[in-house]
Formats: sequence, structure tokens, C-alpha cells
Amino acid sequence: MSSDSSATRDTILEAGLRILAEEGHDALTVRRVATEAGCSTIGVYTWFGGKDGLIDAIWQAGFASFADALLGARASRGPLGRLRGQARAYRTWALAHSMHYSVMFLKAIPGFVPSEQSAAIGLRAYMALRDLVVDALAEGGLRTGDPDAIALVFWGGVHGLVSLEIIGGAVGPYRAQLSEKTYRLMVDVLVRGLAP
Amino acid sequence: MSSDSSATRDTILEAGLRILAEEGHDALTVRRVATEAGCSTIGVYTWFGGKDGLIDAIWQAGFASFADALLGARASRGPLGRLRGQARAYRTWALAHSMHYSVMFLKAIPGFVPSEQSAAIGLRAYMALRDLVVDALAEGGLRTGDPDAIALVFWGGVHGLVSLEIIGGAVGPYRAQLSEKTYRLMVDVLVRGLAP
DNA sequence: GTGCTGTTCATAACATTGTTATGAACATAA
DNA sequence: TTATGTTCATAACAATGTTATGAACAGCAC
Repeated sequence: MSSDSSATRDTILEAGLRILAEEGHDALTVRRVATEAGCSTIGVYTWFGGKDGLIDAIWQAGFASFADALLGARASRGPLGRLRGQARAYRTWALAHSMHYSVMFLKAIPGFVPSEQSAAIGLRAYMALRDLVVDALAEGGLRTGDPDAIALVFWGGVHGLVSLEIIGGAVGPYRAQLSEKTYRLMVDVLVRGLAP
Repeated sequence: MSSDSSATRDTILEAGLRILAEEGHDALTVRRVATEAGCSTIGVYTWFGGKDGLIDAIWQAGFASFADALLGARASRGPLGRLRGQARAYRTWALAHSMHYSVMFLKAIPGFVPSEQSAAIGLRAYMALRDLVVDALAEGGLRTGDPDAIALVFWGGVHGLVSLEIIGGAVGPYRAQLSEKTYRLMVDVLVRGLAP
């Protein structure tokens, strides 16, 4: 019976993840994945319902890894220190998995819209940030306000700079300034601007 | 001779712009554009060299309109007021031309990379922001620092929140908070965080 | 064992995409 | 008139996501 897990399904998903990471979204075709996984294109339809289903599974795998990276960056002391640590982990993960990040946060795959289930899984990464914001609010490290609005401002700031960096050529000649140093300035500005 | 301007070329470009705005990037196929423009697909190849060339022209037209919108939002008094006005114009333009914005900043067209000439034209929009930053620095409205780094932090912040808003479903259930109010908070945080 | 049912999968075909080969129509200049 | 170059349509090509058809196989009832 067609269940949620099988060796074939795992093989196909791993092939998709590998191709995306190594060759980018352009190479991520049903035929290419099937060849890499050692089956025919039908496998993608049997186990994922089509290309969109496969992308959806890749999307979920990306958010799982992403959320792990964010939750694993909580070594620093104090809520603001942990916020900074998480911001650092955010950029590190995004640049190390730029193709995956493009699928998750840019419109890299035409026509793909994550399923509701996937969107719910993506929430875990957001919650990693939101919890820190709530902590910081409780300790008076941030000015009072709606935690969601504050978390989104934080997210938007780091996401915006990282995505400009990943888009690369699209933002033209001032690309050289898109460095870790400017990113640190962004995090400083956000923390400072949100201070009580 | 194949020059840079002709009635046919204009018709094709306008058809492309209309289809993009009204039906989105998915509908932007060579055949669809040709039909809309009243010619055969060859027209796109004669006048733009192919789909990429047409997208490139659309990209340039988008940045021209975008830069005009930013440069036209300088009514306020004082550099910081003008910065806030430009930030407001940024979101207004992006939401009113979300499909265009997706092509320009969200990799909505797979495989498309803007030409060097296009990237240079995109610079005008960046300069609209950078000039205001330089003015603000001169009047002491911002803390001293590299103007490009400061401009990119500003750009990244507004772009990040706007792009989360346009991506929509991808960021899941906390979408309701992606409002004008949160955007105002972002601009406040940026100005406050960059204050001397 | 035999037959039935459902799952998994390959082959081959389909429609849609960007692209190009071929050649016709036309203007312009020698 | 002839030649050349530009513009454009028809038709085909390769690559893509998808599906129709049917084969192979497992599990189960009798």
C-alpha cells in the first residue's frame, strides 16, 4: 500500500535534495530525479503525486534542517545574546543552503505553493525566533510591543539582507558590500532599534 | 534594420508587461505574448533575441518605474523624513506591482539573470536611496558609517518585510501580522537603530 | 492451487514550453 | 533589374510535466 514511507520514497527524496544542493533548481526535473534515484519518472508520481509533491517534501526537509540550525544556536547568555546568535545561524544556514533557501523563501520554483501541512511545519522555524522575542520582552531587553510584529521585523531584516545576497547579480554593482560586516550592522541596528 | 525601437517591438513589450501584471509570470510564455501582440513567436526572437531578452526589457521597465516612484517620494522635510517617505513609496510600489517585483527581486522567472546593462539601470533605484543616506549623514541624522552599508541595511529591511508579504503563503499562519503597521515598525526600528 | 484485488512501476505517448530551420515577402540600394 | 538584408510565418525540434496502458507482484479468499 502507498504509505508515507518506503525505501523508494526515501531514495527519490534524497536524489531530489542532492540535485537541488549540487546543481540548483534548474536541474531539478522529474526525469533527472528519477534517473538519479534509479527508477522511472512514475516513481515520483507514485510516491509524491507529481513534481509539486516532491518539492513540497523538499520544502519540509529544508525547514526541518533550518529550524534545527536556529534552535541549535542558543548557546549565548541572555535573550539578546541568543537573538544575535540565532541571527548569525540564520545567515550561515541560508548561505550554505542557498538553493534550498531560494525554494523556501524566493519564488525559485515556478508555480509552486507549499501545502498547508508544509506551511505549518515552517512555523517551527518562526517559533524559534518568536520564543526568543518573548523571552527578551519578559526580561525587558526589548521595547514592549506585539511579539509577532517584533519577530517579523527581525525576520524581515535578516531575511532581506540575506536574500539580496543570494539573489546576487540582481542587485548589481554594490554587491561587494553584501558581506558579513554589513549583516552584523543589520543585527546591531535591529537590536538597537528595538531596545526599550 | 533591427534597431532598438520599432512599433512591433513596443507592441510586444507592452503585451509582455500587461500579461505579467494581469496574469502573472506563469502566463508569460512566448506564444502567449506573441498572440497578445498580434504576431507570431518569431517577433520575440527578432526584437528581443528570445524570452530572456524580453524578460530583460521587462526588468528594465520595472526598475525605471520603480526608481521613478522612489525619486518622486521626496516631499517631506529633512533627510530622515524623506527616507521614511521613500520607504513608504517602496512598499506601495512593490504591492501594486507584485508580479513585477517578483521578477526583479524574487527569482520568479527560472534561469533568468539580468544583463549587465540591466543591472546598471537597476542602480538608479539604489542611488535614490543612497543619496538620501548621504544627505542624512551630512546633517547628522544617522550615525556615521559607510553609506553603502547603511543603505543596504535600509534596503534589506524594507525589502525583507515586503518580500515576506508578497511570498504570502510561504510564511504561513503569521501572515496576518504582515501589515502596514508592522512595516511602519520596521521603518521606525531602522531609523532608530541607525540614529547617532 | 486459483482467481481476485490493490500496489508498484516501466513504456510510451500527450500537451506545453523555448527555440530554430526553412523559406517567403518586402524594402532598399547598386 | 538584381542583389542584399530585414522582418516574419510555418513547421518542426528537444525538453518538460503528466498520464494512459498494461505488466509484475503481493496478499488473501475459496
